[in-house]
Amino acid sequence: MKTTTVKDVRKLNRSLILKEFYFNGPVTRLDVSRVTKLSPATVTNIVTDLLENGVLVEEGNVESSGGRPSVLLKVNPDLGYFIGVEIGESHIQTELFDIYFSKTTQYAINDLELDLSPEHLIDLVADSIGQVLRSANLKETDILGIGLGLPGIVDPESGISIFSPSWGWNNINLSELLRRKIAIPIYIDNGAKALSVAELLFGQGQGVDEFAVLLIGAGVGGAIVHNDLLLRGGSNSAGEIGHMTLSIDGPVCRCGSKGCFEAFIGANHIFEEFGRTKDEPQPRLENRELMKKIFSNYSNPDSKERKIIQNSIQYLGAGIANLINIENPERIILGGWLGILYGEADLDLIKNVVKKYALAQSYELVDICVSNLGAEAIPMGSAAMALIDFFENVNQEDLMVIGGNRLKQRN
Amino acid sequence: MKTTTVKDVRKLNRSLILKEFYFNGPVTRLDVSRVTKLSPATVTNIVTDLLENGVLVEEGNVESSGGRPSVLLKVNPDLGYFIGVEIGESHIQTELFDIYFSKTTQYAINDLELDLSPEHLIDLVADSIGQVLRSANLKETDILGIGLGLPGIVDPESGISIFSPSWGWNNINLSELLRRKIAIPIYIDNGAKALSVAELLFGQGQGVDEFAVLLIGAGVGGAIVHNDLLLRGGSNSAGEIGHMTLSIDGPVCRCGSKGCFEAFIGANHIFEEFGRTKDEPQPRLENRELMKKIFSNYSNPDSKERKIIQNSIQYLGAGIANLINIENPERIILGGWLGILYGEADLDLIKNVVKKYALAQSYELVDICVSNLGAEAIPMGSAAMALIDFFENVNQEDLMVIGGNRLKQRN
DNA sequence: ATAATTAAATTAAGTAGTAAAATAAGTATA
DNA sequence: TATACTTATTTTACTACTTAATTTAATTAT
Repeated sequence: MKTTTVKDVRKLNRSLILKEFYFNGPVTRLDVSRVTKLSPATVTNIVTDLLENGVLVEEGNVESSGGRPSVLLKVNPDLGYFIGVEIGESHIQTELFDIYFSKTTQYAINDLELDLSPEHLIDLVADSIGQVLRSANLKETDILGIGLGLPGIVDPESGISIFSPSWGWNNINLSELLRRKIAIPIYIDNGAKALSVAELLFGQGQGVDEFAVLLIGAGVGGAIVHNDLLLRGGSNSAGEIGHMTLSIDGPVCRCGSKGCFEAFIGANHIFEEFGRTKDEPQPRLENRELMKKIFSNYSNPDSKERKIIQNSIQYLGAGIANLINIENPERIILGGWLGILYGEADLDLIKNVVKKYALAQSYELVDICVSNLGAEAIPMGSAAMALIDFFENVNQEDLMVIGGNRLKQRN
Repeated sequence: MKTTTVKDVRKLNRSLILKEFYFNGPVTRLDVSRVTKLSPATVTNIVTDLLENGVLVEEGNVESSGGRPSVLLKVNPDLGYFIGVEIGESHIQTELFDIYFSKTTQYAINDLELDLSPEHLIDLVADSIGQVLRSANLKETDILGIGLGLPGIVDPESGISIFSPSWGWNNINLSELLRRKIAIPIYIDNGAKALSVAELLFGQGQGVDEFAVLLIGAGVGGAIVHNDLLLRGGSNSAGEIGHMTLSIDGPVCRCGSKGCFEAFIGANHIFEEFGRTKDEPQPRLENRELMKKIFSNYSNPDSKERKIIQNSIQYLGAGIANLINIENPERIILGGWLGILYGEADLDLIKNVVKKYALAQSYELVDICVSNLGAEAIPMGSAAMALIDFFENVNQEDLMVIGGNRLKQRN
């Protein structure tokens, strides 16, 4: 945000203070003042505002040891709920979160048909949302926002799915399609970018200035976060690391190019290599159970599986090293169901390969780790996009409609 | 910069207004108000300040066609000068710029000895600065700042050369060494990053939100600019694209790793390939004349030179494509003496190779071009680091010492 | 029980932004 | 020449930050 006026400063500081109460609450005004470096006067001023509007509530006092006891405050737990939806190549996972992001209920659709129209997809999403609302006994007005995370290139501003590799769409306004069915603010982004939001707020990205997330599953995606801000590039495709060239004369990728990162480390490659050894028909890309079975043989030193996975890790490490050389991040987070399997199988080997290919100074800084949010972090991250907007835009205007009939839509 | 207080806003707006007068001056207060979106009242307020302190001067009126005639203002051309120093693997190029960055005089040292101590290097730099001061008949107090651009990883905050590939140094505080000899504020950074500053302020990066610069010469470096800010990563090595892996089993690079970008496209590789065909001893890396001769045969369709260069362009294109996939920039600027040769030889071929390896959506957005600042843009960019600091820190405190005895040092 | 001490929260004076009204400095015209 | 019109700049009233001073609400000591 550009801050040229005092009003911009107010908005920024309100958000800063609110985040502090959210993530570290209950805390006192003076605690917040110390952490945010804002003056106690300013904290009092903004807190008064937030209290009047019901965003914060008091929660008892801190025991005094001489002196006026300080009041503990926290974000009002009854403000509302968030819904996050992961749209995968073959499944839809819908989850409901309370204000503090405890998962309250969920609904899954698996084995989506292969050629799905945008309208049909949005019907399924709307149905899923209806399902979780019913099972939690909530109304639309109880939900502060719905986030969607999907494959491909997405423009969050307009709500348009610019390009979907899974279904071959171009320029479909999914946001608009869903808005016609549901009167809740909608947030939409690429799945890897949604995942990075989950990591930033609740996972391994907390407090890390520069990090990148790898989303490895059926396909390979990524996202880069710099000072709490997602890098989007000029047209929202920054971080799309899956089709980086690792071998100029390598095998042809499903994208048409040659020697892509994804072609070496994606589910497709592993299944193909595995299939080749067993002469079975190739399994569906999202077959996580089969993949787990393959990885369970990694510990067997003479297994074919171990050799296949170790070979892929050579490329995984080289790809991570390229990302490290270009971005110089402090942390790389391995996410996605297959990314987590890789990391859990042999993180040390991954690190050693990265070390081989990365600049020494950049390798020294970076910490490579596995996501601790599990394979299901995309719905959480999607919902968290709505939480970020809540932090940034809880201002006088919006506050008046909290709990009422929010018609304001982001897209 | 974090803007939590009204004083931060003032500093930011002062810088915004000053830049507008600098790059578009002479202009009127109202022009600046329109472009910066700041209110006329604020512009008047800040301009009054800058006028009183001699940073701005009036330059006549705009002819009125009814209404009060507006006053034209510009940055005072007599505020001072800047010095930029490029420290290369085998040369030192020192240039003096007036406030508007017209090159006033220069001094070159070529064929540096191969193993140079930091102290000896700084002696040579200080001598060079003395030379340009003498030939322009200026005193140290006439210079607003000195910028140094050098190979390797540099920490601009501390002034330390963290790692120098050319001379094998680690953690040398060059800034401190030079400060002992010269009482002018010193700014220091990696050469590719300095180049990107020149492109941002005076070259092909002007007005472009997301761009990357490739510095191709004896070695290969790079820098990424995002919303007018250089991306540094966690330890100042972001953008160091030269040792990105393009072929996991490729030839060994001088860095020790295998299949590096630099090993395929750097001067070393071209000379090696060329030498192989002629059985001559390998020329020194900085032999620009020989390289120009090689490239001059590119237009000959059957020449060995054309084949060598076209082969390197395959890798150059793949490397640029990787950068594009990760960063999604709007523009890629080819710089450095060898980078300019590549671009002038066959920009169309480069673009076609990039197209082959990049995501279609990212390729569609990006514009690949050749630097128009020439092969000598690093001294300019180095000096421009001081200009940026001038924009950002011309505030009450600093203004009082302009033209006087500035002892304030950045590092 | 009252006074002193301590620490939290609030109020006050100063600075810097905006929007809107007022003023300034011209040209055009009756 | 005087009035109307235009356009640039400045002043005014209001908001939101800071630091410093004050008020508030407890504990501790006499």
